[in-house]
Amino acid sequence: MPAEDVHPVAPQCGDCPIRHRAVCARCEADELDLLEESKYYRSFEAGQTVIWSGDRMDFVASVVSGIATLTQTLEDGRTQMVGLLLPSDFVGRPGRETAAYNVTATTDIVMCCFRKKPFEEIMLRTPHIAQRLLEMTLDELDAAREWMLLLGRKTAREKIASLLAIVARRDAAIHLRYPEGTMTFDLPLTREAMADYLGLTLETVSRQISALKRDGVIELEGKRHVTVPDFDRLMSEAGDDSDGGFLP
Amino acid sequence: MPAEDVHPVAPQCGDCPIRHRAVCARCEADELDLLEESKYYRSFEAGQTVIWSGDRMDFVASVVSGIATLTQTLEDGRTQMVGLLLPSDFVGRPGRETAAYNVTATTDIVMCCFRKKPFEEIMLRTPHIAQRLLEMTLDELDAAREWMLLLGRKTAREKIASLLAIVARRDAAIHLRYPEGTMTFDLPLTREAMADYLGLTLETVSRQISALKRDGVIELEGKRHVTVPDFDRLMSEAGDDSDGGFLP
DNA sequence: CGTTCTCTTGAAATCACTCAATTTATGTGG
DNA sequence: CCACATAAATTGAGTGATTTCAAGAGAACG
Repeated sequence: MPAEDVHPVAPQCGDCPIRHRAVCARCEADELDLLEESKYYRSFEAGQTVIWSGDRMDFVASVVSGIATLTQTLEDGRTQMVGLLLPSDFVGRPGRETAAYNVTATTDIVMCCFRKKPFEEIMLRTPHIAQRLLEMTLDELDAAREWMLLLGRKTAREKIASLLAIVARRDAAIHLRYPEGTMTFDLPLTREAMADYLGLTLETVSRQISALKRDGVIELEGKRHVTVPDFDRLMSEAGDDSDGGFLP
Repeated sequence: MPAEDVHPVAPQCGDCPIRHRAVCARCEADELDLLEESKYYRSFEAGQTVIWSGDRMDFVASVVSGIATLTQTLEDGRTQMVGLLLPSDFVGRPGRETAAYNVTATTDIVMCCFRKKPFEEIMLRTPHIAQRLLEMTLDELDAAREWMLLLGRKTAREKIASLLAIVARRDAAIHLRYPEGTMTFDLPLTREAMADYLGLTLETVSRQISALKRDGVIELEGKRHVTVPDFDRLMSEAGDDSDGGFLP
């Protein structure tokens, strides 16, 4: 099997699983037809690099399924995750030639791509796309700023608790539940990826997860399957207000 | 003199100093006329809070002159700056009821405000505004992600050097110079504000500035006036590539 | 069954923080 | 103009959280 597959079957936009949340969410049928013409699917295997920072990038894309990360690095190799791409999230910037971040598939991933030029032209003619993209970008900016508070001011324990709370909430949202009481979910990230997300070393991540387990804040089954007996307790460990914002 | 003045003289948009960089940058004359109708100026004194996180916010605004900060805080008072508002920057989010951050004037500041409802309606009809706002938001997102790398992975010394480099570059851009060789500028922030920006304590900021001075990376005249004898040296202290991005 | 990758745990070192005292700059009222 | 108060910044000593370096356990895979 090839590591990167350029032409998996691309379904009709009408049948697309991310149709109602992606950059095309507000498009009318005729607007979808325009997009349909210049779209193509690409898939990547877990661990593969989708694009390197600085490389020429002549497409933009929506994540259809799977998870990818955006990371930045310093010369000496220190790396910081700066974004997490989930299904329906958008990659790339209209009007920019080169990629600003490394994009890496952490699971097998399928992306719905549009060549940049045609996409930019379509965007000029269909305000619905630009409107939705603005909305998504503003949401990302809010998320980035929440993350900055975490990186700059939270302790290692609070960082871990915050990440667990984010994943728990997102999982609840997917299953249309309200985040409270006992919650169970799988961590979609390795310890190393968690460390890159949180600005910690992987050893510290491991230690703090052990500590939260020892203190009864979480229970573990294997390395990845987490049970949170009391979501409010987790939230207070995260240092946030219990009324904290939602990331649906 | 009142601390907050609701009706200073608002000049015609055509004479506006931030006309070519603000959210209205791409507007045609007739589009400006629309904005002109619902705009009003407000000014705040240095140190004043413009708006509290969570408060109802029924306007959006552009900074005309002065500097303000966006900050987030944890319950116990730890605070992290998440944005720095300079002239032409935009505050507020169309389609949102309440403020997501504390906005504080760090110098005397003048803002060009629009009531939210009318602004949203104008935005629907004039794609030029939405286009420009998207562009500005994408720029802010890039800046936030650069900042995340700093917060998560840089040492205290690198953080200080990075901040000095940012201010130096911005100052150079204002004076239409290329950032290189010897540069001189004023710090627009107190040590405490720098600490909130960098995710450090003010004592650490003070110590690292002293260290950079001792090592000849910078020279100080008073507390705020900085000379950088060798910009490349400063850049390498910041841990970035010397080709680092611009924040004009 | 060995190899590899992920994760955990321990011990020592380091970086930044906390607490505390002092200096410098700025402003105010007598 | 001086004395005093206040705010901003510096510096020192000690502590503590996180990293670094190192070793080993557990799971996955050919």
